[in-house]
Amino acid sequence: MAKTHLGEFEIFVLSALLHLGDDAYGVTVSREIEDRAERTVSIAAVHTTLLRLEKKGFVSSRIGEPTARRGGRARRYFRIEAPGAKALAKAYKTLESMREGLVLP
Amino acid sequence: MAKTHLGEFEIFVLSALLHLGDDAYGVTVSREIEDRAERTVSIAAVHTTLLRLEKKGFVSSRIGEPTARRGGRARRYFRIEAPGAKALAKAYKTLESMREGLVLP
DNA sequence: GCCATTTCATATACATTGTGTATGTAATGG
DNA sequence: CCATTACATACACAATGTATATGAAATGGC
Repeated sequence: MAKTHLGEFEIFVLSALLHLGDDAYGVTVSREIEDRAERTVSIAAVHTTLLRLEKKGFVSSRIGEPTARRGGRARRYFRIEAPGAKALAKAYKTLESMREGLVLP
Repeated sequence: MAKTHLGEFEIFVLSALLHLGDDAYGVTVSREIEDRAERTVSIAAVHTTLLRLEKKGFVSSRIGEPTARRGGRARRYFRIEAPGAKALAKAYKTLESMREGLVLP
């Protein structure tokens, strides 16, 4: 059980959650990644990944209160949980030790 | 064409090639990753990944001369090519910008 | 009040990566 | 020659990555 190696996109999503704090839901997570990774990201991709991370206990979610904004279905807010943060830290650490000493173009 | 987003393991493999220089073939790549990432890695996983990277033009390979060593089928040596190095650099850069400012456990 | 428009989530499907098990090939020392 | 060593390759399946399509809910203008 718990193969739980984080994939690259999972790393992105978890990182975005940390950056966003209390304001992390599908749309904002997607934008955060787009800004930082400089590429387009579909909201659905983000959601799929978030749900998978939730199944593993790496994130939790709650349905938000309706806002005064125009549209919508209720937002689902996500938060990173301790095991998720730990896995993320480990993933970055591993990447760093793989990178160590490399001279890249 | 060229979706070419590197996955995490592909990042590992390409990094190992750079670390190993002229001595990169299945077994050494596998060991290099095991040492740095501190986990077990099957040689077959490495080979599969290397062949896929070769198809994308990220690495090249050549069959080595038979050595004086005891066993074996001829080694297949791998080398990273410019597009691979470029993709790797980009992947690391992206990861860094995702990580930037995060406080991790 | 209705509906076009906006904002968001969910479902589903398929492509790509990740990774093991099983098998094959070749060399050599005894 | 054959057991052992050192490697590669084939294949299969699981996990991740990512898009298209659809549905739900709110609101403001008419």
